Amino acid sequence: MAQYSAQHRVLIAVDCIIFGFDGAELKLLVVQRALEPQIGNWSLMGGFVEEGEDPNDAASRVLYKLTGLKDVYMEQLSVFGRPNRDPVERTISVAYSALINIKEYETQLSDAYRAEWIPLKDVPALIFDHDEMVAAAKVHLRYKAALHPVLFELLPEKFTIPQIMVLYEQVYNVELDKRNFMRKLRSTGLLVKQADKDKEGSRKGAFYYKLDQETYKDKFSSFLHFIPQP
Amino acid sequence: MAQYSAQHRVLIAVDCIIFGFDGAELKLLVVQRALEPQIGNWSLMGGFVEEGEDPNDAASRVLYKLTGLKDVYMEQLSVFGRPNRDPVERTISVAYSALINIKEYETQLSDAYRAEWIPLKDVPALIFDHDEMVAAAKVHLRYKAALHPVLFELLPEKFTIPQIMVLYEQVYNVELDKRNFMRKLRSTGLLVKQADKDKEGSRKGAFYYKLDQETYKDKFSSFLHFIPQP
DNA sequence: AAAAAAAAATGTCAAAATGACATTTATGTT
DNA sequence: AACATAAATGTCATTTTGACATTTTTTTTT
Repeated sequence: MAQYSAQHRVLIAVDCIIFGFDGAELKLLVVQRALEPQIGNWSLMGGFVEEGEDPNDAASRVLYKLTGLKDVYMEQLSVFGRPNRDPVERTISVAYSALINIKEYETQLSDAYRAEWIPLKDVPALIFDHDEMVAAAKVHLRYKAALHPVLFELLPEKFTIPQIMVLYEQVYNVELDKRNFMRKLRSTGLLVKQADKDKEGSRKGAFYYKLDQETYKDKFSSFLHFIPQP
Repeated sequence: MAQYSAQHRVLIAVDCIIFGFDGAELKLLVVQRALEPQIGNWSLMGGFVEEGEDPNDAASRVLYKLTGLKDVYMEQLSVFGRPNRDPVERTISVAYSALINIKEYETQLSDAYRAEWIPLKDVPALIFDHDEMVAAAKVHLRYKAALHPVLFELLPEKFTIPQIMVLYEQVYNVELDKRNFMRKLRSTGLLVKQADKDKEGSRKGAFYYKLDQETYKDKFSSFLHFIPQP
C-alpha cells in the first residue's frame, strides 16, 4: 500500500496577512495578483505549499520573497477551505498573520510583486476570501495584543511611549489615558529607558525606550492586560 | 486555464482532540486505528476531507460519526503539515479540539470505532504526530479556559459548584481556594441556582446550578479570569 | 530675552478586585 | 444523640484599577 487510493487530493496554499506600523498608522501589505484569474487585483501575498515543504516554512518563504525579511513574528491563524473559494481549482489555504517593523522592510523594498502598504482602514476589496482572512487577522491581533506585548513586534528597536500608545489606539480604535497606560507599561518591566530623545515628533522630544529582551521572552505568554475590557 | 497545473496536490485530513469530563477526571476520547499502517494502534479520531467539503464540516462529520452528537463545541486548533507526518503519503491535517458532555455521549455509545475514554494523564502514545496535537490542545484549553467559561461545555446541563471546581483543578493541575473561586464564579453572573441538590457526591448535598444562557453568550468572549496567573 | 505654544511626563485618590485565611451549616451514618 | 463529611459562607489587608489636572521641557515667536 503506497497511497490512500480513493481519496481526493487538493492544492494547499498559504496566505500572509502582513501588518506594519509607520509610527502613525496601522497598515497592511498587499500585492497585485500575478496570475490568472483576477490578475492585477489586490490580494494577500501567498503561494502554494511545495512538495516536501512544511506549510509554516512555505509561509516564511513567501514572506521572505516579498520582504527580504527573516525571523519575522508570524502566527498561524486558521484554515480557509470553503470548497469554491478559489474558482480555478479546489485550494485550501492556511492564513498566517505577520507583524513587521515597517522601517526594516522599507530598506528591502522590491517591486517584483507590485506590493503596497495600505492603511488598514483603506484596504480595498481583495480577491477570493482574502477579506475574511484580514478580518480574522484583525480580530486575532486585537485579542492577542490585549494580553501579550505582541505589538512591539511592529516597532523599531528604539521607540517612544507616545508611539506605542498611538499604535494601541490604532489597533483598538479607542483613546487611551496616557497616565494609566504608561503606569501599566512600566509595571510590566518590559521597557528600558534610553538617554536620548526622539525629536521628530514634538518640540520637547520623547525619550526612546528599548525592549528588555529577557523580560520580553519571560513575560510574553503571561496575561498583561494592556487594554481595559476590550 | 482550468488548473494551476504545475502544483503539488496533497491529502487533507482532520483530526479531533475530544475532551470529556465525568465529574472526577478529564478524559480524552481515542480510537483504535482502522486502517493500515498502524492498524489497531491508538489514534485520534480523524478522516479525510472529501470533495466539495469544507474542513470544518469534515471535522463535524467525523465527530458525529463517532459520537452521534451534533452542535458540539469545537474549535480549529492548527494545521499539522510536516512532510512525512504520515508515512504512506503526504497528508496535511487540521486539528480540532472538541469539548463533550460525557453523559450525553455515553447514551450514544457506538462500538464501531473501538473508541475509549482514557484519563488524560494515562493516554498512551498515539500514532503519527497525534501526541503533539494533544499537547497543543491541552495548551489551548488551558489558555482558553483561563479567560472564557468554555469548560462549562464539558458539564451536564445541571452541575454543582464542587464539580466545576474539580474540573478547573484537573485542567490546571492546581488546588483552588473554594471561597475565592466561588466569589469569582458568582461575579460572572453565569450561574442560576436551582432548588434541588446533588446528593451523589456528599451527605450534605451540593446545590445544582444551570448556566444562564443569555449571559453565557454575552460574556463568552470577554476576559473573565478564572485562574489567577496561570 | 521674554512670552507663547506644543507635546511629554508625572501624581493622587477613591473604588474595585484580589489573595489569604477559618468557621458554620446541612445531612446521613453510627 | 453524637459523629463524620463535605458544602457554604465572610473578613480583612493588599493590590490594581480608573478617573482626573498640573508641571516640565523645548522650540518658536515676538
